[in-house]
Amino acid sequence: MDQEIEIFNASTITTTSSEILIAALKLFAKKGYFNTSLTDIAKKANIKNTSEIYQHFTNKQVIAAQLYADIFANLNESIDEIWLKNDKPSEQLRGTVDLLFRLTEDAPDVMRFLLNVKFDEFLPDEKPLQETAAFCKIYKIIQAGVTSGEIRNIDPMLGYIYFFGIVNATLQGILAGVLDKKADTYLLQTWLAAWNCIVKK
Amino acid sequence: MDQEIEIFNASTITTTSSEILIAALKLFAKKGYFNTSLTDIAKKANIKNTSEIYQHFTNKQVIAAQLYADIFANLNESIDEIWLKNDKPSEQLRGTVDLLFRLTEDAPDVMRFLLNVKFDEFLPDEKPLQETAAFCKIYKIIQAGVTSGEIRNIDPMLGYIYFFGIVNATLQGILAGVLDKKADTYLLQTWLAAWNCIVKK
DNA sequence: GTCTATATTTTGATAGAC
DNA sequence: GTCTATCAAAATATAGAC
Repeated sequence: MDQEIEIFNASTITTTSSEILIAALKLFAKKGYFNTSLTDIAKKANIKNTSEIYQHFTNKQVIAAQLYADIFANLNESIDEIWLKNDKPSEQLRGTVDLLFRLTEDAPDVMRFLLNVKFDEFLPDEKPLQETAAFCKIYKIIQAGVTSGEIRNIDPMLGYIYFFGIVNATLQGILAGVLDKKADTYLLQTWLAAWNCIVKK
Repeated sequence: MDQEIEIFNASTITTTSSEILIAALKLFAKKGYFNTSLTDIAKKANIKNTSEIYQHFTNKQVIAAQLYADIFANLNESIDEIWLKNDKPSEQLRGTVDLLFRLTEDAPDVMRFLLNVKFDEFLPDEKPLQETAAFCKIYKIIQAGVTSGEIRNIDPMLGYIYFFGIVNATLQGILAGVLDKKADTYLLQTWLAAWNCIVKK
């Protein structure tokens, strides 16, 4: 609640708040929101009993909302940086794919939360994915690619779905262990497959 | 429990059991398993109170397990037919894509259940997707395609992920309303995009 | 075989002592 | 500010009357 925590990188300082968030993230990613009780979270955060959680968060839903906000804010910032450092849509998309593969290796629980958790089932008031700042930026990158001629003449939404359909499915395969090598192993070929789907030839 | 119901096509006879299953399917597809109470199911199935549900199913989980079994059995049969009617992997995959698009239009709740519901969160004892008969057949089709040279030399699992990454993401877009035209509108281009990902050129 | 009533359990949440 | 005790609510599940 207080300050935004650094979920992507392990933060050096750990407050009780951030320990609760990180415990919740791990449990939500592994078992899902509804299979995770406050008792589970307290235990994982090395807190004696659930009462203490209420000193930091008004209820369980707020914990999830905070995670959702933090993760999407971080994602949005990262995409901003990628956008600034690269000019062409192809480079920006490549940078985004690199980011997602890196996160899959370094912060698998964040990626599980992003890819596997159905937010709308317990955060009915949050915006859907297509209205998040992070998504809108990606969408605009694809639009720009179509305009500039780098990407073929396709409905940008369909382009987004094809491109991230491949990327996300691959990451989910890695996270689930169905693809059993390191994420990095699949990066180049998956980028090529996804980009090839939308590139103008 | 008693007899397998016809979920894909609206069945002519409707027993109380099948009405409960269909009500549960709709609710699970719309709100998720944990947001659906037996009270909700009873109401939707036009049953006065929850007690009567226990005349037909031992508990809520068993309702979900029955749906899971019925849907995958049906899917498996359909894929069998496609497999018998077509020789080449390309034709068999095309038939499968046709099937999934048809289901998305004719039985959207079945497809929502298949694509959006995370079974392992409430059916921990069910086999994971990769061990279902339906999946194994698709996997073998892709393997055969690689062997015959129709499909490029790719890990069949990765081929599966690329191909159905595109197909499933598109179907999810249609089901969520993000793609707002009829499923059929997207069929050809999505098939081409997915097939193009794995075809040998 | 359908409905009333109730038991049971879990878990989210609060109050208050120390 | 940490722990004990407890409440409240919701939902699953059962028993038994009619």
